[in-house]
Amino acid sequence: MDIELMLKKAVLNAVGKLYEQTPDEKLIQIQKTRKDFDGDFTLVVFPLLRMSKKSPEQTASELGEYLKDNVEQISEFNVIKGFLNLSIDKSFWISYLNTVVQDDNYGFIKNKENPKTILIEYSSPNTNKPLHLGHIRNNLLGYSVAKILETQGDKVYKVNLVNDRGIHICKSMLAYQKWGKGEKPSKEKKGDKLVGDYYVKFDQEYKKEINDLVAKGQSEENAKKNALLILEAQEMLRKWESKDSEVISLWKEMNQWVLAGFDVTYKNLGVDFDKVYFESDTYKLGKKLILEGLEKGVFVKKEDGSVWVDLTKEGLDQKILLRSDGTSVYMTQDLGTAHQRFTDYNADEAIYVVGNEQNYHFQVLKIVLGKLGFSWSEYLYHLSYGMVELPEGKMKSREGTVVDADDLLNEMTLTAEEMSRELGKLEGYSDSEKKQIIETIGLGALKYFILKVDPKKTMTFDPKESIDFNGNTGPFIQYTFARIQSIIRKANDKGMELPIELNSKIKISNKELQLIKLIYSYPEVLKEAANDYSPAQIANYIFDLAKEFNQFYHDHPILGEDDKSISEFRLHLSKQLGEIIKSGMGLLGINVPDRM
RNA sequence: GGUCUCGUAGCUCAGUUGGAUAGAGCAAUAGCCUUCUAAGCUAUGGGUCGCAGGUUCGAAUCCUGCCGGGAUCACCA
Repeated sequence: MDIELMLKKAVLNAVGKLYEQTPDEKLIQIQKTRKDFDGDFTLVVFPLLRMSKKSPEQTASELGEYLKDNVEQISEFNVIKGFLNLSIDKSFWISYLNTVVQDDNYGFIKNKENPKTILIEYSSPNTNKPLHLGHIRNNLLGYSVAKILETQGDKVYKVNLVNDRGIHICKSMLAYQKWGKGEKPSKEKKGDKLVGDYYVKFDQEYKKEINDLVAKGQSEENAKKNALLILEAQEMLRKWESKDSEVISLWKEMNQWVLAGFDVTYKNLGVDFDKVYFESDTYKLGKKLILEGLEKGVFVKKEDGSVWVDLTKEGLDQKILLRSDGTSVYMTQDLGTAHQRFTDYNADEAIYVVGNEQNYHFQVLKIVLGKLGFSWSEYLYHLSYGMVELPEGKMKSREGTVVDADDLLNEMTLTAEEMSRELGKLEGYSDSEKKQIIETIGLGALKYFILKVDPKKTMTFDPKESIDFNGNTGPFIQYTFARIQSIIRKANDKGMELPIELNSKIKISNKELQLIKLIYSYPEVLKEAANDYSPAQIANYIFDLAKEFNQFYHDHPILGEDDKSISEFRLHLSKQLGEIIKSGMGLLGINVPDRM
């Protein structure tokens, strides 16, 4: 039973009885009472003054009296200005905890009647360089949002679209061909790093050549176009497109190297996909759609043969859809893949986890699909996240300020190890146990650090100041979980058993009440997080929960409590909080250790 | 320049469809380990919620203008 809904109805009733009017349901605002006031739920009476025609205080008091007399669960009330604070009987909360304890996947929606099919695309790497910090945010977000959406009972498919073709790919291939000397990926240098190095090499040599040409009197613009290297790269792309066997085999080999390298990073990050698409397979899609649109008169063809869409009515510019030589651009492909996906999966919704630098692109994509008459275009959602910046600004690969994903993951583990050693936490564990705990903590610190901030906001990351392990961090929450598990282990050792039914007559403290109320909000938090595609909301909630638990833990003995009913209650409460921490962290893709 | 977006404590961030005295963490200072893990707990200091108007019982939140940061506006992806 939903207590808030019940209260709402009761208030509706009360207003009817007292003032002989039926207010619009929207006027009845029930919210959780703020911490510093007494009560559990608060009715804001201001909107009801029009009906009562009395002062806020008087209206609140009258409603309070009525509700206390007529609603069984309401035990007390108090009035502060126009706020009516209602206290729910503590036995209600205890029995609420009882039902939660018996629910295996508390907060998750099970057996939804008409589950939606949702596609979520994330990661979308280029196969010419290794993954960096920006990709980490993307991957963590995509993975976490997929899990969060699943809690609402829908079917979610995670897909990755690998950008494995184009001029940038040819650049690293060309550099490898020229200067690679047959180098192969090794333990020291995995494939994505190797290919990335040649991409950088290309850029360096290309710049040299430009400088030479400029020195010989060419304008910079011309030099960029005329440099032999870029011409060769373009030639290579043409060969690739005409399936030249030599180019294709090099391309295949190098792509395999990179993809194998990515797999290692993905595995370490703990993300995965249900399906991987390759742009080399899909880049020709979409042309048909453009031609159909052209026939319908939705698009226009210019004299040189290029096809455009006019979006000036929508407040945007004109956008090219097909080049004058008839080849596809990025937009063409995306139109094609969107169409293919909705058809393949019969999807109800498609989410693209892509940086906010592509806001314009997705705006156009959506409009164009709408113009083509696809009703599903409105269920295409661009989950636009902010860039990760360094203290000195944006990461720039050219200036070598990119934070490499693998390096960062390694560093996190090292820091976790150092930290654990300093605190003397690792004594008595086997090497494999140690390793596992350290990795869990290091990775948890990084993931939590990134996911706790609102996805759409630009965030700052300072590589010099290592990520914290105290305060609002992953390890803090993991530690809280480990503490709880330790209590449970001790309780088991003592042979303590959890009763099936808690004694609802026991006295509980405010802190305990607060904790039950936090548990009560979990399903709501999940729903909100799913609606907003925001892991951050779960992260902040779990932090709150852990913080409150630690305060409770500090001044409430659990196993040492003499009163058996109270001890059992506290154990139950702790165990349930542990479950929620595990569940919530799981939704962020973060594991929690039983000890640390 | 057009469009979008952000601006909250020294730093990193929270702040529900407009609600009560704007909150955490880090950093600083002072305390708490013979009792369930001190990666913890307690206390203190720190704010013109970018600025100025407006809407109303009530604005960090909504509207307008301005200031400042970022993104984007390619026959690149």
